[in-house]
Amino acid sequence: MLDVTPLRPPVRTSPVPSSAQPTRSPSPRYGARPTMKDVAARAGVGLKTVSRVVNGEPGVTPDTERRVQDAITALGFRRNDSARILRKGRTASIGLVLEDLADPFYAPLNRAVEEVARAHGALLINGSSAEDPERERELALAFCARRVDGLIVIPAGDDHRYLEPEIAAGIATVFVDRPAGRMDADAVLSDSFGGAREGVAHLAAHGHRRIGFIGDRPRIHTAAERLRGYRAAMADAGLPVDESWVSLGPTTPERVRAETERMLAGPEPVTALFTGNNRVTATTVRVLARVPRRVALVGFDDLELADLLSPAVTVVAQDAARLGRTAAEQLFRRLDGATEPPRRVVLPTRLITRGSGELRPEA
Amino acid sequence: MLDVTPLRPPVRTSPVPSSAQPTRSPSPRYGARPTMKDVAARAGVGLKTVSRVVNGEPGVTPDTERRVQDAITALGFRRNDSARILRKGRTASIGLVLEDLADPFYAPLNRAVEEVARAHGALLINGSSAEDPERERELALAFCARRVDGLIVIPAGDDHRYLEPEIAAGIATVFVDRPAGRMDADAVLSDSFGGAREGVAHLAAHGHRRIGFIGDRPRIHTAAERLRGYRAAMADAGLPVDESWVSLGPTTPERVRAETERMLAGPEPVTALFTGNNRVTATTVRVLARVPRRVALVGFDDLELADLLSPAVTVVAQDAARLGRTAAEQLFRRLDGATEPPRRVVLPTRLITRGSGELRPEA
DNA sequence: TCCGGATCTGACAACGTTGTCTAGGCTCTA
DNA sequence: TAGAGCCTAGACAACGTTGTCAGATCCGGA
Repeated sequence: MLDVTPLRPPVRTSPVPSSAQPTRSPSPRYGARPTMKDVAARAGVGLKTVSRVVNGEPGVTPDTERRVQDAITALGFRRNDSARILRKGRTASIGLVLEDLADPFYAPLNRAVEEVARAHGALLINGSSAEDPERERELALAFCARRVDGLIVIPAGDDHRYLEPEIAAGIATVFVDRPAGRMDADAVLSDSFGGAREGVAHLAAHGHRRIGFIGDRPRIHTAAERLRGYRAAMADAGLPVDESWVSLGPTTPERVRAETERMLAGPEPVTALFTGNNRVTATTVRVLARVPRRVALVGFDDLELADLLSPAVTVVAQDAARLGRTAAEQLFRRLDGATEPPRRVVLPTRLITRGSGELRPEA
Repeated sequence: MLDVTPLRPPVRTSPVPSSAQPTRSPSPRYGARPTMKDVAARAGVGLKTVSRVVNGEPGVTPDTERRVQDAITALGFRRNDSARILRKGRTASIGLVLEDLADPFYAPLNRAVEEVARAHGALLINGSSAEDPERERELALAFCARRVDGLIVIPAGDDHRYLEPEIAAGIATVFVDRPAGRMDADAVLSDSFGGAREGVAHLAAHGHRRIGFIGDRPRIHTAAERLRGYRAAMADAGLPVDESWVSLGPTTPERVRAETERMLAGPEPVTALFTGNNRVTATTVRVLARVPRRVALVGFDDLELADLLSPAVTVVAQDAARLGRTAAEQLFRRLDGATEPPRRVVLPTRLITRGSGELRPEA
């Protein structure tokens, strides 16, 4: 568990900046911060009056206010939000647990959540689960211990009942990208099923009959949904699915490379591939670039520069920023008091045709 | 300013999960969380004993401990870290101010900082300055008000003296990617000057004499350094610089597109371009893709899929993750008590030749 | 039987802020 | 001029935790 236990004593980076030291007469202990009490003493007013000035509350004469402001500046006072939070019970911060802060798909989602939080005056605490359920849980509960007002979670695990007490205690929670496991809660998702179905149908419409699917591990909801979309599209087109064309598993370059090569080998290779997310697509594109044969490709998730490859990569794009924004807005709606039953929002995907998906099977 | 003022009353997402309600006899107010006091009452022990159990402190008999644990589970108690933080004075959290959480360059840096923080048991609060000095300041000071133990800042502004009182008060601070303005502080940078110089020299070595430079706004330290590297390389190669080949400004696609096209027009167009960061490079690549003439290109920052374009893009790569890791490690070294004078670490860049930089000027 | 010394436990204050409540001074009106 | 009513200001408790310290209990040995 993450813990607040003091890791080490407070230390200031050494050469104390010149301007920071002087004119600190009433500051009691060196290195300690002045408090409202110190400000009050220096200004010759009561504690509460300082609080009023700091928070812009009414009922302070201009003269008094100025005396307090002067003391604040002289002492370099800055309100301690820890104390404020304890007293008020609200932290004006929300927590975001996602899979990987650095992933090009989640980073814009992160940013979108940040923007909404900012618009509501809240700070953002976030962390990467690295697709590890235990780590997701640790992070989410650490955020709860900090008493974030709300929580946005991109699930790594498939059982989120551990959050029920927290939600009951007042921490609003919204799930994004994947639904909560074994409980009912707000969720904002992309239409993985529909998107994959449309992408695969697109390949089928261009004459492909042997279409491969390479996706993430099946316990991940989006991966399962996309596979379902693949199967639906194949069925729609009246195409049989050979199970050797389907591969789910970790999205490491090694595995994806191997699977791609496997599907392209043999007497009856696939003529088209549908890749289940941005990481898989990137690796597959690399493999295909070295293959003499032209293999059609549609990928789930857009990629930067995808339009500049040759052939340019056709993708089923989801709007990561919109996912994040929608989830955050839903969260703040809850925080504002919305009490309707949990709802699931499904955002549409968009097929962007660029060339790789329009290749016809080679004769 | 960001503010903690309660935005709205606490509300739980509506249908209270079934399992969360029952067996809550001594819980005083509904919806309120149990505190150590409640646990103590239920277990029939003193407050401090609960604290000891929760924190794994010694001096509690196994029997007492079990009674407390039972009460904790029954009540669904979770320690309130806000109170703990107030009491202990340390938050076990660090703040990171960067330019844009979603930028493919900063996202890995963000993640690297997170990993180091995690290894030290600290949480990460972060925010995007959007290259706005005022917003950078707001964020940094909001983090300070939360009493983060340390701060990592990617400067947007060029005067960071506003942080001096905070640093003096004990908030360790490390700057990354760009140095602090008007003050002396730890900084971890990439070798922008050397990297740009090497990249431009590479172009010159392939016979280019008219080399353009498109970069970010000149007040941004890295942009200025890279321009300096460009001029140094040109001078090294004995090449004159026509000022129409140099363009600094916002890295919006519109401006970059216009500038690229301008430099390629006229009777004596540039035969090669050096682009100052990932955003500029991406736009320039798009423009060049539509130009019949082959123009050499070296970009600062690596791009995903850069190796798959034709020609593949030669870049001066910086290691964003290493920047973040180094900065975070330096921060925790300070938190551990290191008191040596502020130091500046400069990490090397790496020229990755892929093709676009090796094109020779067209006859 | 009594004492010294562990060992376990709890009362209490403190962290820095904000909400409540009351006191005092002022203005206005009858 | 006295009383009502408003405005400003401050004393005090409370938020939930942890550090300090002293009390209670138990043990073994004299």
